[in-house]
Amino acid sequence: VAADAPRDVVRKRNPRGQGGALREQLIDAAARLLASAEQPESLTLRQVAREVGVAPASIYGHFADFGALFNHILDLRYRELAGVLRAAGAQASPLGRLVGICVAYVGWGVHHPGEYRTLFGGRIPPGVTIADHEPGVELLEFMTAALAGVVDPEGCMAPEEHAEAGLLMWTSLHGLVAARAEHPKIDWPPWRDQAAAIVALHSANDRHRIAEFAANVAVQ
Amino acid sequence: VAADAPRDVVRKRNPRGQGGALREQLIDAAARLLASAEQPESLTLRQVAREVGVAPASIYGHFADFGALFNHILDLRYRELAGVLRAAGAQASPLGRLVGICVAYVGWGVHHPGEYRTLFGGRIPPGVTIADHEPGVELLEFMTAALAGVVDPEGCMAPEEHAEAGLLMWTSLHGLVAARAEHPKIDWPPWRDQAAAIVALHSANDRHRIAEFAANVAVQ
DNA sequence: TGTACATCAGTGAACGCGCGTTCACTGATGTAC
DNA sequence: TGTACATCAGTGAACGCGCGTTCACTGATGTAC
Repeated sequence: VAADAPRDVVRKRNPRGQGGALREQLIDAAARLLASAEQPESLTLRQVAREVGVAPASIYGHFADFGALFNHILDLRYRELAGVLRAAGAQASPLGRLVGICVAYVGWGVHHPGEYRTLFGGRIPPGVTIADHEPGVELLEFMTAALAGVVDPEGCMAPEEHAEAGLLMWTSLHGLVAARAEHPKIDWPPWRDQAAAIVALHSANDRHRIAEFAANVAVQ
Repeated sequence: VAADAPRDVVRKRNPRGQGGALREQLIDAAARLLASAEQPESLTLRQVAREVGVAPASIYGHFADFGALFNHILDLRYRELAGVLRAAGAQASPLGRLVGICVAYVGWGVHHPGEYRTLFGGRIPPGVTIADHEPGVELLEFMTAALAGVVDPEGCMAPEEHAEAGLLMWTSLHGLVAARAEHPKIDWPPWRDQAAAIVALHSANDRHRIAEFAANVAVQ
């Protein structure tokens, strides 16, 4: 009881026609909590209610259950990441495109550890099932195509070769993000350099040439 | 109450001088539960008690608290992995040594997802703190040295370069194990091939040459 | 213009669950007299 | 040889916690007559 009620700021009930406002507040609060790195464990319904300053039961007026809210914000974050990668990949040269996508991916992961862990690290609240398409399948294809554009510009290789190479590169980038988040005590080199090094290895390009491209990629 | 007592097999109390037997049973049960992939969530004290067929309180006769039991089996698994890597690295050629260590690492991770996730994926029960040295620091050094033995046999490079290269290779191997465990829906190529490909890239060796070495590495 | 009423936005208390931990206890077994 | 007693191995019930979910409710506000 005491744990649920530390709403120092007493929330004002929304005016009549605007019950939907709480829905937005719930989404915002859940997104904020997911983003905050302070909590290594996964999001809970009661945390969200506390953050907004509302009774836990109030959530059911806007979402069928906690899983629905959770899946909703997961979907938002996934779309956000997809947009970031699309923007970063909008470049003329195939190599610029590849580096843009990969560096933006790692940068997003490093700057959004909570979201990344949830989207790609399997850190899901117990009892919740992911409704969505396995997120990242199309994202993986996006990356794979960009890699193929660099290592196989003529289109000589088999699609399976492209897929394997893309998958392998993605696991390495994923490992980079995951390891940095899970082992904060390690004295990590700059993430941009590490991402560039991975891309260089997987695209058989010179590391310093890639690093130049990588330096210009914007993140978030 | 009901959840704690489904001990269909009624355990017999140990005879007088052998109270220590329960300690071993607790360790075994905890190790078994950690290994079982059925439970994606982390180990609990009550699960262990249930598995052994004993009251939850009985654990306190043998361990100060749940964290002590948990750290104990973590330490066992870490030593086990260290032994596996040491054995796999006992080879004449530097390249054989490197491939042995890396392939054994990935193989152990793939075959022990629960243990791997706990040791390297930060999947720790809430409330438990890892007493140990950050596990894997010496393991990382071991891998780093093996990589340096291949890419820098003359010892021309700076130690920091070795460390960076080793760290990067480890993140990629880690990503391989983590991604395979976290995304079981993906149609993964054989883990041995993937591990070989990573090692080939990071050691600037031919992929198929590495694959030959990798084929001979025993796992577990 | 005043009043009854329906609706809306959200509440409060409880449910049952599993968790780690505590504390007083039980009952068998070896040992001392 | 028999009996009192200490010790040992483990128990049973309870504690307080946070969780997702339910259900009957409250109180303000707009609308209809």
